[in-house]
Amino acid sequence: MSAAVPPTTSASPSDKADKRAAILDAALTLFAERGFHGTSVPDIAHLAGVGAGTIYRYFEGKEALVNALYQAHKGELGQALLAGFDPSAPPRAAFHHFWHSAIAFTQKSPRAFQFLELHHHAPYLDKKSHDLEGELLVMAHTFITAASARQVFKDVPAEVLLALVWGAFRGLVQGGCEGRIVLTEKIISQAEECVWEAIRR
Amino acid sequence: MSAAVPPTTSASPSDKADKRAAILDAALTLFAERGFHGTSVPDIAHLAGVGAGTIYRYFEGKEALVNALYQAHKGELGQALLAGFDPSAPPRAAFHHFWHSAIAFTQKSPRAFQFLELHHHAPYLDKKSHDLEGELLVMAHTFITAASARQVFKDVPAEVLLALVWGAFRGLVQGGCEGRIVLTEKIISQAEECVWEAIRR
DNA sequence: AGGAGCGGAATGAACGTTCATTCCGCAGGA
DNA sequence: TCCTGCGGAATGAACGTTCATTCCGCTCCT
Repeated sequence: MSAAVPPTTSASPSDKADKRAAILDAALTLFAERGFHGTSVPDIAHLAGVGAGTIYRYFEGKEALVNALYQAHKGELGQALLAGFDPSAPPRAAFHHFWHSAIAFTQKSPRAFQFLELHHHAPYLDKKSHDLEGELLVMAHTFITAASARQVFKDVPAEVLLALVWGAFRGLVQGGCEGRIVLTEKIISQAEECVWEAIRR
Repeated sequence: MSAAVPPTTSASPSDKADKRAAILDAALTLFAERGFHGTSVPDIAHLAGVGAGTIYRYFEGKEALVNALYQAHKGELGQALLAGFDPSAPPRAAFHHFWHSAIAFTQKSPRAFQFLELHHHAPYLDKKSHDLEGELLVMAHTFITAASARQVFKDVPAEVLLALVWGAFRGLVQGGCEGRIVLTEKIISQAEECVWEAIRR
């Protein structure tokens, strides 16, 4: 259980926020492990250490919960990738920054990454969730196209380069999550170099 | 709907096999689209054009059905990758053969590919299903290690190269399935070259 | 006429969700 | 300071629905 009854007699200032956070955290864990349809609301409540009905005080329903999770963590991922990104930097440096930002995100919240990858394009995600995904794609596409114009990358459509890079990244991280690969600094750098060579002219 | 009542008055020679195949085909479509827990048995029966009870004449239950699907198509994928594969061929040629075999498989049965990728490591898959997955991994690992010994690939652990290559491949094919990428011969070859450059020394 | 194979209604378990009730921290009277 | 009464958050048993699975009457083939 997450919290084994917090009997701090005196009330807490953020009791409400704590409970909402506990629910989100439990849902993240279970959705990432078993998927949306494989997770029951009572299971989430149990792991969060709250009653089943309490979840409906914070979220309209199971779908609203999964959308709140998706939007929160997709937003975080977007911020993580964007923070400190300089499109005018040399492409190799920009790629290095992207690679390490993305790895840092997956190390800090592996469950969030697994959750996001597992729930791509799911029909229970609402328009706002799908739009967030679209935004990220457009930004990446814009960057690649701009760099391609400077003859930095191979003469291959931007969508293809994007698919290869993100796919390889996912493969690496999934390997790490499943224990097939130990993601040392060295291996992360080696993989970065591999992927860079895949796309550089 | 798959078959809107086949009232071919005269019986068919392989009626039994047809029905089993219809069930497998419907299940493949729905499991690939909505996942295991997102698909109901009556839905499968409806799409297959059979009664719900009929499914239980051919399979012990929903889990047995998903395992039969997984084993059948994972086996097909293994055969497709192995057929005509020559480990003693020049590594670049062997990679070319792998790449086109894998692409051919995903073109021939995209639903099977989506299904297999969606159901990786699922807890409802039995030991035999998981062992099949392991076999493929070991074979790939063996090949990469052998080629690495000949200094063909970058000096990077075989698991990492495998994760990057298969990840990039998945990314490309998923992009194709989702309509983001049109998989022309040219693009397939370009992507092949990209991924080869990622791993070649 | 007989029997195997099939369909779909029947079944109990489990689901998401609701709601009558309980619980708890605090304001205000003594 | 202590007790009482109040308001809203939390609860979990209960609800209607849907699920996987079972079962039985019917159909068709021999």
